[in-house]
Amino acid sequence: MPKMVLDAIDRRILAALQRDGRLTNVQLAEEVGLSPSPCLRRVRLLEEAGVIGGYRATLDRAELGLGLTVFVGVKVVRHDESGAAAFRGAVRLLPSVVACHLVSGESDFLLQVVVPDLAAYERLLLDTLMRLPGVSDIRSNFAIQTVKAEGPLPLDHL
Amino acid sequence: MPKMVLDAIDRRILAALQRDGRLTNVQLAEEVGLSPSPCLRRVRLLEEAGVIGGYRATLDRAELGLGLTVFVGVKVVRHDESGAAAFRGAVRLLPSVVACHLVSGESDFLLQVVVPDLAAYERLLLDTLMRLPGVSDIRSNFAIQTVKAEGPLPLDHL
DNA sequence: GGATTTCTTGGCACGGTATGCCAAAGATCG
DNA sequence: CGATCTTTGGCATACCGTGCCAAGAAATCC
Repeated sequence: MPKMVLDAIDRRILAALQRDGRLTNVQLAEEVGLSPSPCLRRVRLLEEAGVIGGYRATLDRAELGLGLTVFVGVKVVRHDESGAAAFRGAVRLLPSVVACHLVSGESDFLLQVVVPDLAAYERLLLDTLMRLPGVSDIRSNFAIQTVKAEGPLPLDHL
Repeated sequence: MPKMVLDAIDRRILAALQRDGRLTNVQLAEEVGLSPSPCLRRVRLLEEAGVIGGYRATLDRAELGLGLTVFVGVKVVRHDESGAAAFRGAVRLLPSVVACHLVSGESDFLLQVVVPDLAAYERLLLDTLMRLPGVSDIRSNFAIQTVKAEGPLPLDHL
């Protein structure tokens, strides 16, 4: 994946599509100061280069009855790459786990889990998470309030 | 916000738009087994009810030169509301902080920070994060590998 | 059980949009 | 300064979004 060179117009395009992914190409073109044709071409290039990975509708968790977000720190038994691979594969298959990162620090993995309520989390924790391969310790941090979620990526450094 | 009643077709619509937010209404209609007219109406209703909060392009962090993701645990001096409100307001204005939750457990706030490199994080940490109002302790957990990011919300519980 | 009411669907028409193509303008480099 | 390469803008066509109305299905009520 060769890193693409982005100019000021590309940055404006990305910022606009990050704000509203369903912008019409005509609207987008006007917003970035281009005519529709070259604007659409730039968007296609950004998509093909992988800068734009895709487009997603962002859903409201509360409206969907997903009232509980939990950040779960997981420690695994160390020095076992096959075990860690198994853990990653298992986590990827869990729909309730919307994010998972290998991290430095106290925990080895940091998961973001979304469930309807505490009862659902209890089931997930006891029946699934604690039984994942190689897990030695689990720490649950419940989200009490969301200050900022899924904020746009910063582009000012370009 | 009265919770909207969602049937199987609505669920399919949400799943499809979560997968590809730029789906044409015609494509979407065919995918969920409806003709375009009622399909579009349902999408509009979901938008107005707030179930669909918006549409966003998902960008590739590595391609944008945002190579470093850090999960930052922040402790504040007290849970007194004025201090916490100041902290939240300040965090919301930081572009590098893409997510921030008030959480239970060791830390009070859990932040997700996205920066180009370690030098940028050092500057953010020393010049900004440590000077935020009421901060008493900061713990940085660096993302080493992303197993799953921004996964779709689970809808099977409906 | 049947009729009425209410909600949802599907088709149609029109205005707007996406998209490929070509010429013109601009930038780059020797 | 001139040639080459890149990017832009406009145009034409096919497709799509969107509002409207009638037909169908579902629920309700007597």
